[in-house]
Amino acid sequence: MISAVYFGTHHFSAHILESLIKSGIFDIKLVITQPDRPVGRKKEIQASPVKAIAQKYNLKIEQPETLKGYALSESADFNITCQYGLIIPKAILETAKHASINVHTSLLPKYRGASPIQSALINGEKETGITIMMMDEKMDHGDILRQERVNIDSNDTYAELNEKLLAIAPQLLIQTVSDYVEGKITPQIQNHDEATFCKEFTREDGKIDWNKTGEQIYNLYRGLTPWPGIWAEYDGKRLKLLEIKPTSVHVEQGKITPQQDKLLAGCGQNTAIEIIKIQLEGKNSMNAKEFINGFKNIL
RNA sequence: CGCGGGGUAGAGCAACCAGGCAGCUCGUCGGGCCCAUAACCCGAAGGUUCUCGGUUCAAAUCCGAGCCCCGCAA
Repeated sequence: MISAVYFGTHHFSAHILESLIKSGIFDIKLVITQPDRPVGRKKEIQASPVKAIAQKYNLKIEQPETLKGYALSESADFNITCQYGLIIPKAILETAKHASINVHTSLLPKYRGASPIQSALINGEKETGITIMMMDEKMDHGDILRQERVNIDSNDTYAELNEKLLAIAPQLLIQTVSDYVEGKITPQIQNHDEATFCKEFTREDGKIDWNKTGEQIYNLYRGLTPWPGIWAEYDGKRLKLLEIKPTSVHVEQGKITPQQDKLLAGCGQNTAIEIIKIQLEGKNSMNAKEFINGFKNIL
């Protein structure tokens, strides 16, 4: 058995954790995840997905507000991290007997940071991948152990790309750790000159700039859907575009135009998108036809 | 008590502010037109206006309480 302390918070990470457990070759001695946070309109306290998995398998859990100056109650052969969301100090990285290893959802050194999947989509990348790497004190900066590529289909959204990465990541991680233990891997230094960075997105990042082309806006949609989503100002209210696709029809820029049963919106350089599902602030989501029926007077 | 929008026919909305026959775009059903149609024409059905109470000759509309949905914020 390989012992490990696991650091993680979000869904992708929870899936990785469960895969490690199910592999039967890891002894997860401790799970570190972010504190329970208030979520939703009612501010209900909610546990992270990783915590939910840890509880399911009765693992030991700790949820420090910060790891700065924090001392782990357990140490292990490996520290394994994935989408933890907080900085892990060098002092803690060094508690691992073998190594501290991170699972990152891009082909490092590209897309270091908090939103590699979203950013790859927004930038219209044709491929991305999983990187298994050594951790050091700088974010996503350590030596690379293994990488595996996946193609990005032109219509992939965050959900699909996330699934593709999830389909290969657990096995790659498990195999890499096993090979590392057996001394089969030579860590490769990243080419730091080629590093690019991406930050965490907020709802503000989803505001549509109609000067951008239909393709650019579609890419933004692909990266930011379902969260935080893309939206436009309309009639003084927030109008979420829940589902869109590119179209070759030309309509007036920045204006939402009904055409038959379809809703079109003009973008930069004489391009356009078709809006399939939409939601106005205060309203439930509706499809284009419903929106046209109800709001044609003010379109 | 964090801020804000909303609940009206199967769907999406209007009418509410300023009380007086509940309407529009669709959908459904029937008929017509057509080589044909999701197009066009004619007609019909379909409502406890979220719930409870109050004011009034009269409440979708005004007042009070409650339930539910949603946008922001966190």
